[in-house]
Amino acid sequence: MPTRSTSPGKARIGDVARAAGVSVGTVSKALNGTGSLKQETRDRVQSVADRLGFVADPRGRGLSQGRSYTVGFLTTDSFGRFSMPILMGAEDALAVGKMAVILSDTRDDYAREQHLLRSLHERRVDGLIITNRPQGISGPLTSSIPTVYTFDTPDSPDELAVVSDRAHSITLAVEHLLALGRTRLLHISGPLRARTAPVKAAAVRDAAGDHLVQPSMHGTWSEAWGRRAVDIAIASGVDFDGICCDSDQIARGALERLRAHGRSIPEDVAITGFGNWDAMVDATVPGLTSIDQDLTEIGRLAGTLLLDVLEGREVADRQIVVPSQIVVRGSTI
Amino acid sequence: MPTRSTSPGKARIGDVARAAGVSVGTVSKALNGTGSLKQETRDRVQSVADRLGFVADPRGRGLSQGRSYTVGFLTTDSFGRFSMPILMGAEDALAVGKMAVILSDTRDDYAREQHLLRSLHERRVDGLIITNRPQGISGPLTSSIPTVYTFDTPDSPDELAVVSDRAHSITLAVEHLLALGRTRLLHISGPLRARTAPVKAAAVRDAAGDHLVQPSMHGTWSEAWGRRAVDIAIASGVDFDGICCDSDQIARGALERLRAHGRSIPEDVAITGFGNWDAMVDATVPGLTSIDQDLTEIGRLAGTLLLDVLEGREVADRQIVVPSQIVVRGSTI
DNA sequence: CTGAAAGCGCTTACAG
DNA sequence: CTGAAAGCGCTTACAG
Repeated sequence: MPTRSTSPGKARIGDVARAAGVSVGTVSKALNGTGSLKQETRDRVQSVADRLGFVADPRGRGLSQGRSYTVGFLTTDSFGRFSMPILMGAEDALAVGKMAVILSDTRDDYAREQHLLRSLHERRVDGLIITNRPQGISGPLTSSIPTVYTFDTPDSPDELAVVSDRAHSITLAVEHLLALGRTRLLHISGPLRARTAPVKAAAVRDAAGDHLVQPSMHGTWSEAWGRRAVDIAIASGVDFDGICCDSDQIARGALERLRAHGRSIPEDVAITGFGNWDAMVDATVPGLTSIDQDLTEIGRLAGTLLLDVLEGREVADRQIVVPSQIVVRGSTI
Repeated sequence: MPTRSTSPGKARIGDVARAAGVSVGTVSKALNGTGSLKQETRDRVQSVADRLGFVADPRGRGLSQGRSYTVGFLTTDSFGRFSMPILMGAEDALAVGKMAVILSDTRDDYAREQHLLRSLHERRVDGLIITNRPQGISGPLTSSIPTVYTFDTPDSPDELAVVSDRAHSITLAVEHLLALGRTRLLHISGPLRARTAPVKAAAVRDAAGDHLVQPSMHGTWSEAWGRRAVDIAIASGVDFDGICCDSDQIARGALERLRAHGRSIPEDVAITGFGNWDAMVDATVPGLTSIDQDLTEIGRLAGTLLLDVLEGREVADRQIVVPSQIVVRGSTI
């Protein structure tokens, strides 16, 4: 006959108290490791709680402690390619603090964002993780709640943040191409108005020096732009043996167009992407070398940082930079 | 000078009561539309609550009503391509019931799934939405919580579910090709052991009849398989003028390989994908005709269905089928 | 070292 | 029509 522990969530603290022959206050202290109790009492209560499958209801717990044991996760990226891995990492980290994550997608709509923030506030979330929103979110809604920004560096250095260093990341790609002996590089970037574009362009200039044969080319984040950029470069007659792209989609478009033009990859041209998106990097022939920003780790650290702040622990760095890795595939030998 | 309403979440029900000159019980009744109160009282309390930006704390509310105002969303699809749209739809629907969604990703790991279910149970979620898990989830953990399955039809007809009709969906593609006058069709499918593969294969046979020139070809869900399937078909010397694929990735691989073989799309061969994944359908040249399963609508209906059950409303159908749409692009003229 | 009691923010029978 | 009180499941000063 199975014990009651197969039906968790049914036992109340009173049930444990009765079964252990102590008061509810004692159960609370025993399970939370607070107050002063005989070790024997703690152990006994613990074992009874385990047997009954008791876990404190976060509603009651939260009400008396002024917490909700939930955190809001706000993203603008409805497609989820960037936020999902960050979310997964954050969940992992927050679970150890018994915190649940409430996902809110703004869909890049300001009114919707305000509405969602209000909802999270009404929910009494203990903290907030915000991704893809470097301008920060002002107003009384966020200022009262511990907030960690991720992925993009927030404008203010006072904000808590876990970010990726775009400049350094793209530099990895350039240095890899140079180390391969490529000396005539092209840089195909995203929209000039994108936050990261100028940063990456400057980093490429710095790292490539004279080996960058022409200024960064700006377009959209699409494969179509990658194709067109290659057409433009070839039509202009410029000579190149390496291309560094700002996204995997751009790189894929460029790679395939180069092959259509009869250039072989990587012999004639070595090419790198950015993001290490499996649907792209594994689909091209040859596979695409790309920069992995380790989004899951970014999420994990963001969760840990938030937890530290919520538990009142000392925080060494308010802004953490997570290094990227270059993942080498056939497109660069 | 702004009113206090700019700082929501700070007012307690007692504040409203004091400001309106009534008891907290009366505030509760007024705001919830319960009990019997003079309309004038309701209005006055409401306006005071609005002014103070008061919204009932779900912790207190839930504690006294035996609810948590949260639902768990369980998925196996860590990548998020299928679950994200469903999640978005579910959130939209659940928000009207003031329910928050807690996302849990099993990463296709059974032990992890059990752990997450336990956590959700401890959280006292009011309901569960499960996606990509047709076998259902047994055990005392789910049986006690209202659960809606989505996307895949659950094995048991008693379960609440909002699903897509795969057979009918793929039939849309076949009929489209036939209507175009294509008479020699190929069907490139996913792994034979995938749940949906045999279902789709049978549906294609039924819809294409003699126009299916050879049995369905089974492989993986990748572009690589789409390319290889085309190589195999061409090498075998079979004559075809239309291809129906079970995923957009397969279709993309097939389309590009056909062009490499000198076949023009759609003149020589018309081709359809499945899923309407923007990163694929818009990236090919020409664009890829595909089947859209309307995942967001599936999520929305799942949220509504769960809300109905939780609120004790009458539910007409325990299993709802959401029809797919075919989205025509250049690959089929 | 342990327990009784107050309190967290609500809702809901029950009186009046 | 309205209010006082009990109760939801916890935690935490405070007594003893």
